[in-house]
Amino acid sequence: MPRPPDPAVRTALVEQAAAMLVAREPVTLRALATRAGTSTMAVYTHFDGIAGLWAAVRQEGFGRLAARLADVAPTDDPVRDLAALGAAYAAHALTHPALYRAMFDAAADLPDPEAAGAAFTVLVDTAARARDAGRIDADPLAVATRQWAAGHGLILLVISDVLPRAALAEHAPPIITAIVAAAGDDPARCAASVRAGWSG
Amino acid sequence: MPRPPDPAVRTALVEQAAAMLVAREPVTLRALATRAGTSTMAVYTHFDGIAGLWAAVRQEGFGRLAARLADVAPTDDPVRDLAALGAAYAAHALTHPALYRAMFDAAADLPDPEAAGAAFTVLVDTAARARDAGRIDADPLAVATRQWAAGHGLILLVISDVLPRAALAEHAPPIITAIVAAAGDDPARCAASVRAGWSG
DNA sequence: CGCTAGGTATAACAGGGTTATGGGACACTC
DNA sequence: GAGTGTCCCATAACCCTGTTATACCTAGCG
Repeated sequence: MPRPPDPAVRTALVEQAAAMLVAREPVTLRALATRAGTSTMAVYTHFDGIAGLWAAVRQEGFGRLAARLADVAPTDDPVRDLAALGAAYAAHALTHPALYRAMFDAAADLPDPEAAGAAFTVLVDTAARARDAGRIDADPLAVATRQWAAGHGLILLVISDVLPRAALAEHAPPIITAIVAAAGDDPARCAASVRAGWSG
Repeated sequence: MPRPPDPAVRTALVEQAAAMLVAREPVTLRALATRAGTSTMAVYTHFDGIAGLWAAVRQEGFGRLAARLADVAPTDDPVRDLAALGAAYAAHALTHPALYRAMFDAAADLPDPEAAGAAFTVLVDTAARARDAGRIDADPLAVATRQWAAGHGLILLVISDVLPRAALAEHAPPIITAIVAAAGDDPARCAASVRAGWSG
């Protein structure tokens, strides 16, 4: 009997919020509602307030990230793939810095953590392939976590204008190489793989 | 001829703001003024608004960080010192997570960047000692930057409850070891030094 | 075809930062 | 040492934000 919620309104709100975030405009309830062609109340029926909207935006951000990482085609060199994933991850973050920041503002409580987990799983799986191929002998989960943490920190420092943009290309490959080599890979071979994967 | 601004009011405001941040209370202008025993206008005369107050708080945070790092007594093993600095840095961040977060919300524009630079300089100098001692042959600035970025990312993920607190002790030493070893140090010796430095 | 339940719009509310306004204390002048 | 001007600080209004109350009105069912 009731009128069903319009899914189009929900997606429009999330899209607009993400767009405003990218455009570096302040995401206020009224501005968002106006841009989405609706009223402020829609945010409450669909998301139960602006906190819920942020959660949906974070979810959207992790979904886009996972999609972007899934687009990285695996090769027969898993270490190269690891670096390629890092490059894709960094590209996503640098293209949408505000969205990336928002994603980690409260990344712990996502509506559907699986989506975020999917992005991370790609990393772990690639590290596992590296182990299966005999390139590394350390725990793939540990290697993936270290890659992620190090990349996250470097990206945030660049986004925050603490380090120049060039710092990413200068330091990311050496860091990836260091972690993978420490996990057991041959340093020279590892460096070559990372260089190839990072460049694309 | 005018009445000079009271420095005590200024410091009281910064201290109270930092305290409220640590106590995880929302830092509002009115609550802050009440706790500092003054009025909201004091924030404007001393800091030109709450944005300026945040800048002062960030400055305070970097000052405390620099002080804490300066307390780390150098030994004859620079790699060990590097790990000890990392441990002190992490301890500072985990003790005051909200303050650490605030520090990097806009770390690019500090009133006096030198204070923040001082904290970083300790890292660079220690890396330079490692090079002078023949432990590493890479650029000390690059090594320090990589340590910082990787540690920053790991700490933020822990603070954000994305990774468990135990992840810090699990991953920080291996990451430090990986970066320093990749810079030229002997892997086994490096691991031992880092272990010693991290434990204190 | 009417009834009803729930989404949407409008408007009032609470709390945040900022901006006027006035008083009062300090330092400088004579 | 009294006068005086300058700005620090307290009070109170303002605007904008998120939230909540209320009314409408649409969509589905008996």
